[in-house]
Amino acid sequence: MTQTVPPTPALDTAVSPTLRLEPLKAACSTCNLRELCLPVGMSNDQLERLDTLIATRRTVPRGETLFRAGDNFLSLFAVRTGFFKTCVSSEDGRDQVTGFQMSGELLGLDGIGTDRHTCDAVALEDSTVCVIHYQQLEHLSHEITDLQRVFHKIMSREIVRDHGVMLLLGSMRAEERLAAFLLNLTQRLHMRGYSQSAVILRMTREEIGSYLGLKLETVSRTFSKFQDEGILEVKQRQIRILEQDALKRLVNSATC
Amino acid sequence: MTQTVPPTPALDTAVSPTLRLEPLKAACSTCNLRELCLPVGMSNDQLERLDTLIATRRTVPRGETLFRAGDNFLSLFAVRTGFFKTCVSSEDGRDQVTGFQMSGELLGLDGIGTDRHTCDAVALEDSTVCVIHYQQLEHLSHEITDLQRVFHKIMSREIVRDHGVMLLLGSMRAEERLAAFLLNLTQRLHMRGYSQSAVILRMTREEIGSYLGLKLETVSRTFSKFQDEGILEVKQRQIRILEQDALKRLVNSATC
DNA sequence: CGCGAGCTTGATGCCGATCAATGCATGTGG
DNA sequence: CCACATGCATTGATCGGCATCAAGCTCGCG
Repeated sequence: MTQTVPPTPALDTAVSPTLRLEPLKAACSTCNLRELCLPVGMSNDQLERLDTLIATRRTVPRGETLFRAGDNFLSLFAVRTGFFKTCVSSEDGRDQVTGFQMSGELLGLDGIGTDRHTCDAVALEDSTVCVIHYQQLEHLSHEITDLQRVFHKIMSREIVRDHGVMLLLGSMRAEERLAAFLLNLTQRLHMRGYSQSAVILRMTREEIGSYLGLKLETVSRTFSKFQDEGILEVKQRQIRILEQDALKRLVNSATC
Repeated sequence: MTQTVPPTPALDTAVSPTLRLEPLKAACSTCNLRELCLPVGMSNDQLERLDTLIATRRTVPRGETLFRAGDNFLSLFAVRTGFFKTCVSSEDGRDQVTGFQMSGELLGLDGIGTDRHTCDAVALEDSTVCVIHYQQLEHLSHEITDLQRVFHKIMSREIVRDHGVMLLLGSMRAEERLAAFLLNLTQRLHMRGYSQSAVILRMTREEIGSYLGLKLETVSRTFSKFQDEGILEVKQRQIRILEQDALKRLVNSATC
């Protein structure tokens, strides 16, 4: 049915009894994403200094772009609520979804290299992000060793993730790609307290297809096939995973 | 015919014929790759401090691995001479070449996130690398702002590069992929002083195919097709580009 | 209620995979 | 020096998975 609400603070240790109604002021120290986001593993002291970094929040209505390829790069963005896609496009207009981002994940790392964004970030539902002024982040990570360490890890993991997508695009067949996609998505949602078996997709078949290097019809057919085989229950964008093991087998087994 | 020697001849390092016990002293400050590698844009002062970072050099004979997925991560490696491939593999044995690295390029960024390497790095010809102890790099980039900045840029560019590969794997056809590959390769070689039109491939058809998400036969056929069309001259691994514009047109034009 | 965006499903065709044979360069041992 | 093995590349024939083209279908929304 509808996506179950996350068991809110899976991680509220002590310090959070303050009032819930923060205006536009963002604060890592009271954020319940702090175990998923930039602040992982920081002390309270460090968290308070991190708070100075997160100047503002910004809301991005569904369908709007947070930034576009070519935009000046000034800030990173941490997804607070909502859901994004990032996509690159070639000169001739082909485009490729390079990722889907959910709460606690960082957007904009692509811009650091050239001081310009190289992809578009589009909200797939009404979303809010924390704005992280990049120069301040660099400055602060100069002072806080742990921040530097975490930030490097985040970038490195993004590279590793990209390699995984390359493997998927380069060597998997349609069913394997979709299975891998669903497992990845639900695993990440699960970390955020959502059900491991019920998902509401935030993206269209076409966007999934673009990410997986398939056409939307192939995505649709593969969903139907999984449903026929009793692996999934598919109702438009509502997906229920009935046989997680079957998906895992698909991903891990060679060309059967 | 044969690949022309770069104008600034490979460094004067007479490769020691002695055993590999004692480390060769490496030094960024006298390295002629310093405009391509980690030291870009550093002052002489900073370069000297960088020298303290590069503890050792290491030679990697053709076919040997520099590191493997699962290895403990301790160091990054800067390619000094030679040529590498990196590849990831899935549990069922499929593997995917994720990149080819030449002089001045960094290897090992994937290991930062989890303190373990996630891919194999294999020398495709006899190579030498500078060993960059990662903790020391983190420490030093704490002190040298410029080093931190450059390092972040390098990681970011790697992410952007990966996105480009995703676009290629997700939406291009065989000819476009090979054309993009050749243009990228020659462009990088050109930056290093080699000819823009004559390349000697360091990798097999199979490795190219793995990188591009194609089978080796398809790579071979596509080379032959380009040759028939007068775009390339192909003699095994010796490639001469006769019509660079034709390649560019292939990459930039939609499904003609 | 009807429109339209997004999804499903079918029919057909093509690109690249697969299977298989041959060619070519390099190396090794007799 | 040749005979042979080996690894890599080329080329042909055939096959299959996914793209493409083309209808319908569903559901949310003005």
